[in-house]
Amino acid sequence: MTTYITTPIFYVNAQPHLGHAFSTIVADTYCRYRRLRGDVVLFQTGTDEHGEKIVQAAQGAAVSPGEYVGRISKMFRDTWPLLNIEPDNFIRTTDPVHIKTVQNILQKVYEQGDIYFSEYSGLYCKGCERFLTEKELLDGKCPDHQVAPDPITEQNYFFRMSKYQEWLIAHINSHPEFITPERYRNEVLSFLKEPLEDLCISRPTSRLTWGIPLPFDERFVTYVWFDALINYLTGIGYPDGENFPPFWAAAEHIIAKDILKPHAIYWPTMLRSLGLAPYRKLHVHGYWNVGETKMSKSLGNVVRPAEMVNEYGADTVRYFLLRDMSFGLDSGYSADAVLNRQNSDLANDLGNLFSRSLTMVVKFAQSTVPVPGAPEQIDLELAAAAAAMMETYLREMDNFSFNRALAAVWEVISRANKYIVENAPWDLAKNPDKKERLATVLYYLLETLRLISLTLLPVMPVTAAKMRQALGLTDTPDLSGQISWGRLSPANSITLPSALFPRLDSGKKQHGADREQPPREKDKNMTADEKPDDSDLISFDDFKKVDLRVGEIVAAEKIKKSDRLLKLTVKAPEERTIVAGIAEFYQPEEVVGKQVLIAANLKPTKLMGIASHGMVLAVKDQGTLLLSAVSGKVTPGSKVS
RNA sequence: GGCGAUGUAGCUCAGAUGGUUAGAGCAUACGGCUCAUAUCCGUAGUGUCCGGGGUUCAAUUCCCUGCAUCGCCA
Repeated sequence: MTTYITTPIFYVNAQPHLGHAFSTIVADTYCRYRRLRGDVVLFQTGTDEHGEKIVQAAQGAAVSPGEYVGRISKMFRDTWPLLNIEPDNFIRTTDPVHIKTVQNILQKVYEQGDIYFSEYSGLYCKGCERFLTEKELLDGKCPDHQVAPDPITEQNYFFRMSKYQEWLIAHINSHPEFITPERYRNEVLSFLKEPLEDLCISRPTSRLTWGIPLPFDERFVTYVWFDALINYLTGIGYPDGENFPPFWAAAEHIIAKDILKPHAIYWPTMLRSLGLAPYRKLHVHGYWNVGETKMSKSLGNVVRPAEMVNEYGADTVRYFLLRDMSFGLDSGYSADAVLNRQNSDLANDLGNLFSRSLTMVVKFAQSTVPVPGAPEQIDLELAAAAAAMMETYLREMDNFSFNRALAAVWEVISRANKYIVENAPWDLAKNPDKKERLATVLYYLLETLRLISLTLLPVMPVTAAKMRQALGLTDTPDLSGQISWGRLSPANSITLPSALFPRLDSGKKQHGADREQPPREKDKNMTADEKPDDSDLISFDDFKKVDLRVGEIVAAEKIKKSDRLLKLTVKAPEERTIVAGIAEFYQPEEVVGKQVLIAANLKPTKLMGIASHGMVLAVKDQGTLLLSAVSGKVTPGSKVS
């Protein structure tokens, strides 16, 4: 079988965040899973780089659109390896091959009469990049952007989307798995009950030049969505590539719910017009909410993937996101939730099971997979539980119900921990008569761990590989022949690795520690004057509040009208702007590339009208100033402690 | 305004075509074990299953209505 799995191409008006990471982790996990089941898989992600918002963002950063999209696109490309995400193809809508494909498609659709020229007048909101209806306005203003839209009359090209409405409804009805989960399918069907309007697919160059020129009218560029969706075809060699037919027939798209309409309505009708079959499946997931609200830049609660990896490691991040979200629904993200999964599921349950099992093989079986004797009822139960796990796991992975697939694995982990207590191998080891029984118990444990490691390979590739290595497994893993019981060869040599997962201190435990040492009554009643003279000492907890990191300066410029301030762009590990008072001592060009210490969690403040997110640490001595640094090159964003 | 979804233990959620003691994980308390990452195993709980009304021998589950939250559409 063949599978073609895609993430959305991400719009480069913002840096990668948790939502982008989730879509891409899902795609990578599914990709690895399908490969283990024997499929030929192509996994594509990339960046969407045209449109008005990009021009605005580039202006805000005082660089050309081309330079801007190059920088942000690279940040996406650089983020995925940190999470052990390995796409086969990273596409950019500014790639020449994509531009050519889009123009070919436009020409084709135009020639066959599905694109027409027409006049349109209405109220245009720049922020939304679209015309608004009167009813949408609040007090005459765009509800999203709080500005009054401009009345515009414009000529534009339109795609005859309405022509394919009936076909689309019929297709969705006859293909229950076309859009999943079902709630989104229903949402689309409900939307399609109303007559569809044709889709405006051009923007006049008088208003926007950062786009793909229409091949049949140079006065216009292509609307970003029409441009962007086509990436799914470009990446597999449409129209003539030999990979195109098999991969397109197997296409599955992963998206978040905010871009349902373009994918569920524009895109299938575009494909229909092109004479292509629609994609096979659209998998729609929900949002990660952070602290009761949606993630939003203005609220400052954006979670950065690279920071999560620094904090917890790639496997934990992947496991947490897949385990905690029910695919399709929204979920809440919090550091406590991650710590909870890390400590309970990963360290205590899985890590400890692994550790105790292998240790016993090392101690009681000379580090070798023992030859099992005749199984007893309790052994057969464990094997049956593992078989049931595998069945559920495969079914739920196919359904994109990753949380359920993982829950099934953890049931067996739990069962195996119980099996150890029930059989008490340490007692068996004391009795020479029980040698065969001990061998059987240890073998059943190792075999269960082998099956668990197979299921974890797509989700936590590093940990699963570590497990397999420790079990002495050297063959290429698969989720077909190897899922049956008893494939672990006796006499395999077992090596005990370091702990799979560390236990982390949770915020709660720190609070608990505080409670154990309530302030003494005396302290409470003391006035400031009576306090012992330790007022300039801070506790370790106070110190820990400061998020000190190494940041790498990637760009620097002078701030007009200021002799002292430089505006720095610092990577730590995400890019941020920091205004630093070092202009009297450093030229912008000499600080670029330098690594410096920064205080990363200062409240943002505005200096000369520029928001500064953090502070660069430096030393003043005898009229000179030197930037701080560590004694060697490190990964930007590394914590200082 | 229209359509739809959701509301279950402190937290996150599962569940029943209506039928005896409503579940899981985490958190909490107590007990056990010692192979193990102060881990593991066992026990103990607590719930007007959102409010109100109706159908029924019987509703948390079905129907109506109200409230709250969310989504889509206008």
